[in-house]
Amino acid sequence: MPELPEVESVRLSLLPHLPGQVVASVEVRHPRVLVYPQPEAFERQLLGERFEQLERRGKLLIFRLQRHVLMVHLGMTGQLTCRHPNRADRPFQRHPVTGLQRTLQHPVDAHTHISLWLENGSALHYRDIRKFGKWRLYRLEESAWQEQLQRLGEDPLSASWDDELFIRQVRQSQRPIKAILLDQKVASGVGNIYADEALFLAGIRPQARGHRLSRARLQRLSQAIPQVLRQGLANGGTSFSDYVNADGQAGQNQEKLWVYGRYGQACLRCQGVLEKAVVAQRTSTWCRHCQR
DNA sequence: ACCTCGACCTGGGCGC
DNA sequence: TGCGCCCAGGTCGAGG
Repeated sequence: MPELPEVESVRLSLLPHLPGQVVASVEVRHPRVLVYPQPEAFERQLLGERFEQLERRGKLLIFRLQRHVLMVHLGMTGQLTCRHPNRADRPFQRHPVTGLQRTLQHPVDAHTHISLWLENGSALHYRDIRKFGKWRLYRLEESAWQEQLQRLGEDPLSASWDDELFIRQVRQSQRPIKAILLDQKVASGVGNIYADEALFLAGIRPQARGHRLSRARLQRLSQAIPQVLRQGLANGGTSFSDYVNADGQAGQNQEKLWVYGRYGQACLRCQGVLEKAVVAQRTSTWCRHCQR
């Protein structure tokens, strides 16, 4: 599901609800895979903690608490939503045409693995159908959480996103450009959707090898990356089935995509048929005419 | 250093 | 209606 624009949309929609709130109780229903440390310690450490800042780096949400740092990765189908005590719960429902899951706020169901109940009566629910998400709680003084962040490359929406650094990293690799874009050490936050979109805008085919691309073309790509991410964010993220923000709302960006998910359809620029190729073990959609 | 594959999971859509 | 197969916004580790 969630790439940078979706994670950032979640962050922004959590901001009015979370900072200042204190954790009153913690329920971890689906242990192991999801949380670190083990549920007993996880619950004990979170109890009574107060949310302060909420940050993001790439696809990682970083909750700053008084004595801990909580890092959440939404995996493919993670949904982080706020529940208000005065609002009615409605189960998730699939839209018959779009397939989108929608609900303003939901009761705990079989896929709701973690709930944080807050002292003001609201709650933070984590729902994740495929359970690829990760919650990691660290004490502030642990170095492990900073090491996690150091393993991530530059965030394309940060002020320090640097064309020159990006171009250098790409040109010293022989991998296909699509694989380089998906590498979180190069551009943290880019995933399959926005990689395909950026490559289309820059006119580069996904199979092209990094070291063979000219500086001029990579300059275009380096600028296309923040461009597609900003557009995604402006549209509240891309929702195909599961993605919703903290208020349970789906995004609109799926209606604005040039290529992703449009295999077999007409290219919006040249009317040619969009092709599908597997690059770096991921499906890529691209236009043979517009991308060389 | 890079590739490919499989693993981790569940559910929707499709063809038969 | 049902079954089997393929696919999906991600990442990690093993083995070549």
